Amino acid sequence: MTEPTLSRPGRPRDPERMRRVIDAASRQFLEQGFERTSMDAVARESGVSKMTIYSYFPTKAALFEAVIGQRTDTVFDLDAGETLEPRAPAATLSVIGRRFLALMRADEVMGRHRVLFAAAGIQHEACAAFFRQGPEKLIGGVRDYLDQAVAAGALRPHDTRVAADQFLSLFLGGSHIRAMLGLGKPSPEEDARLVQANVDLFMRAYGML
Amino acid sequence: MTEPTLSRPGRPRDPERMRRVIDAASRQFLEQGFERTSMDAVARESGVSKMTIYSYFPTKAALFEAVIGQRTDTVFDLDAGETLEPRAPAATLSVIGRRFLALMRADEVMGRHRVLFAAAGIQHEACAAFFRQGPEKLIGGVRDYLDQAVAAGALRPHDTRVAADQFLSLFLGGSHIRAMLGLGKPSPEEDARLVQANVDLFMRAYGML
DNA sequence: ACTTTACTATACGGTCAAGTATCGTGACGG
DNA sequence: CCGTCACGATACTTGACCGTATAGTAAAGT
Repeated sequence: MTEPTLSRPGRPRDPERMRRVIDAASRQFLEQGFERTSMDAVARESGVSKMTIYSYFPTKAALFEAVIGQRTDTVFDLDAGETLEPRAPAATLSVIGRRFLALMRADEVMGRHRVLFAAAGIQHEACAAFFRQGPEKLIGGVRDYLDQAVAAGALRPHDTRVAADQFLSLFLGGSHIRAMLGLGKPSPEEDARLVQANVDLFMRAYGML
Repeated sequence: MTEPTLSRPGRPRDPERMRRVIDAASRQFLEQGFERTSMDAVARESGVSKMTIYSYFPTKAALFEAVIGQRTDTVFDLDAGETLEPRAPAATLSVIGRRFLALMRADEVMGRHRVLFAAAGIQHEACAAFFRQGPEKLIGGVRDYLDQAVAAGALRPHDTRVAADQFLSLFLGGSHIRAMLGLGKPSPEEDARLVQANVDLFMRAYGML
């Protein structure tokens, strides 16, 4: 095994550089897509020379996969005062819904979806990794919560895997498609109403009484 | 006004050619995306020379828009025996759900979504036209049915615009994302269960009783 | 026949971008 | 201080591809 601080002769690599490259590449790829992003533009925007970039990533596709590998999953990160209380599913699902919506409205996340959809069939590995660590993980998180709520007697027993998928799906309707097409995002008020409507629907179907 | 059979001097245009061009361009654009599709490939696959293509469409983007302009909306086309009966919403929503799912599973439709998402911000007009004639029209169709069902006393009164969006959204969850990423489509049995689960959810929330 | 238009085939110009090669400089270890 | 590696700058090679130009053939009207 190579030591983490393996002292090789010569100048060591500057880890900051790779970060700058991936940052710039993220912006470019997620805004413009794979094909429309040029390595020269990444070099210019990151301030790192193209040769150095190629010393880290042998090809453009490799840089792309490194960008896709970046995760930022904040849906289940809780602020103070917000808890995933199994006994209050309506309130908790509202919190989850708001978080999920905020996630899906982020330019970076929409860009990631766009670029990966466009890469379907071409970048199979990147797509598969994204699905596992994105949608599947989120559905699993919601499912875990639903299981707790059912166990606590706050929700009717049901197939929680299906229900978790359904709950999140409700946020991917017209307003989401509209935003994905670059036709404008809904206002915060509209999104708040959407959360309310979706939680209402869900609670009517799966709530007690 | 020019007569439909305006007899101009010279050889008339062969309408079949344009159809072949759009067919070939559809396959290419919807499979590979805009950037990865070359005009030479369209010419080769359609059997129409590149010069002729450019005599119909001044630019690649124009051909792209012509392809996007093609519609095939079969959700509300009814076979014999299937009706949109306002008094039986569960059965009718199952029919609509099956149709919608069949539509969303079609390679051509998934390709269209992929390529338009990728074109967000670049091909604004094509995106806007698609949204109006695709999602918005479908939601409107479902809404019209829900209005009828509410009027017939078969569904509880509610915001039918929101509910229509919710109903269709339910089909855009994990399995749809998985398919859009090129990771494989669900089996017909899974899709049938999805329709059942979504209709159940919807009827629990909005059904009478 | 003659004109006019549609179409094919092919080659070309120009641009853009991926990846490489070269030279020079800076940083670190021994 | 010297070898080694990291990095910048820049020019270059190579190929793809959009859009056009040219020359010739096919099909229609007059």
